[in-house]
Amino acid sequence: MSSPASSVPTVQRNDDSFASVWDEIVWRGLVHVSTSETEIRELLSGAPITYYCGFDPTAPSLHLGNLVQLLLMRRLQLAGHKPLGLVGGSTGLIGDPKPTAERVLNTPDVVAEWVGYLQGQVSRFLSFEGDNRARLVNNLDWTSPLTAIDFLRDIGKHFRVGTMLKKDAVSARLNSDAGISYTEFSYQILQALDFRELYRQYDCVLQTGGSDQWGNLTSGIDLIRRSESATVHAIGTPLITNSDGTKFGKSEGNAVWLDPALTSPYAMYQFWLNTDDADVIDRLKIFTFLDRASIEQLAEVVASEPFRRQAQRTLAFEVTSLVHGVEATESAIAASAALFGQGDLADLDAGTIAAAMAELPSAEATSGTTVAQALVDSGLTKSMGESRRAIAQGGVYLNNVSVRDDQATLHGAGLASGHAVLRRGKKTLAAILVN
RNA sequence: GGCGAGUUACCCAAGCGGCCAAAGGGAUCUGACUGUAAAUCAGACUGCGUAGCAUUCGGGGGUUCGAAUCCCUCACUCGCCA
Repeated sequence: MSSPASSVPTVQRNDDSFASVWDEIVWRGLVHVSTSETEIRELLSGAPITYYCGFDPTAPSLHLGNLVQLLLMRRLQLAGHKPLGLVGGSTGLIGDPKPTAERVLNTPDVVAEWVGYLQGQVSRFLSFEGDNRARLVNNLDWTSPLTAIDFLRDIGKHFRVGTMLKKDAVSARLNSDAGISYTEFSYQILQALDFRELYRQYDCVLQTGGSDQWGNLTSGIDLIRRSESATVHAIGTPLITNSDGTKFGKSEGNAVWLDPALTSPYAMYQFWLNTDDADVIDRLKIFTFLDRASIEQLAEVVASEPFRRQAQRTLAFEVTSLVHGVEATESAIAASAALFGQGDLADLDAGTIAAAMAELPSAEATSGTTVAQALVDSGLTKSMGESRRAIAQGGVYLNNVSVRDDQATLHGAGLASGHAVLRRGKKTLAAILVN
């Protein structure tokens, strides 16, 4: 397999061929909805403004969906503006209404712990140097001292229930069997309060977020207009979708996390490498700092020589480097080359194999263990029945050799490093340490 | 608080006493074709070494030779009326 496009990730900077950062983010497909385009364009072209984006601690890590927001924040920062990274210590305790079902409430301890993790992740994508250094805030700081009476009198009075009911997130739930609790119904007020607080404390005049957050973004704008008589703005990014209709950001049905302990650099690299031709250019625009000329050039290569998958390789290298660093990415590439290479696995030296194996989910076994059992132990299948079915369908490989007998064992399967490579289908792999 | 409707596998959704481990669609997985792509075609999709057995149709209890299907009860959701 050929080497990646480059061994140094693209420098983080905006493309000066655009008249303004607004034009660039529009070209990159980052704007789905917004308040007045002309006003935002003017605002972003002028003196530095303060803007914010919030992340709720609903899991111990951010995922690829959040990365869209982080990179938008970074692009605005590169244009000289001042980012506020908000982690929702209070909103995470309440729960943003999902379209399908009520959220399970996590304990305050757990939420507080996750806040810490998310702050660490958010800070890795922003710069904390210079005049427009990033600042981290936690909405628990101003929400927690608020009493129920103050909340209802000072904040609640500004909200009309009719307006609140019309928000997509709320009306979708009202029309579903799940219904909606008062708790989640109140969420939009809390988020509005955040915007107003940041407006007061930091003169924050722009909020960014996913377009599914649009209702919450406008709640804040309305509150600030009513209580502060000021006009502020919001940008809603599009929901990233795959052209084949499946959900973006899922691998094997699981979210692709930014935390390497939850999604390995190798798994993330593979995720991007497997991007559809139809989607890869859009992904480059959103998830990399490649300039317009470079991306347009890659688009031509996708059209003329799709089998080279150069756009996918570039995308995978760039994003994985951005999230995990170049070193981890180089390891992921080396492991990918070893595992998906044309050569016989037995020809690889122990060091190469051991390094590649370290990237994969693993399990231990003895040479007498059946392949079917090893599949279950390594998580490649969920049950013996599923293992047997997979073998019967011809979808199981031991060291790249198809396994046809569901009684087969790992006997003699250990490679130079003592590992055996178990594969299900074309690209789901596991390392088995054969004792 | 009253009345009515509903709760089926990852999602949507049939079934309304035995022929139901539960139709159909989507998602997912595998094979073929490829480029570790898409589309298409084929197969799989509760567990247990097949047959057979075990555990499933919101929870619990009951009727029956036999229940996802009937009855009671609890929980939750939706709607209308207070």
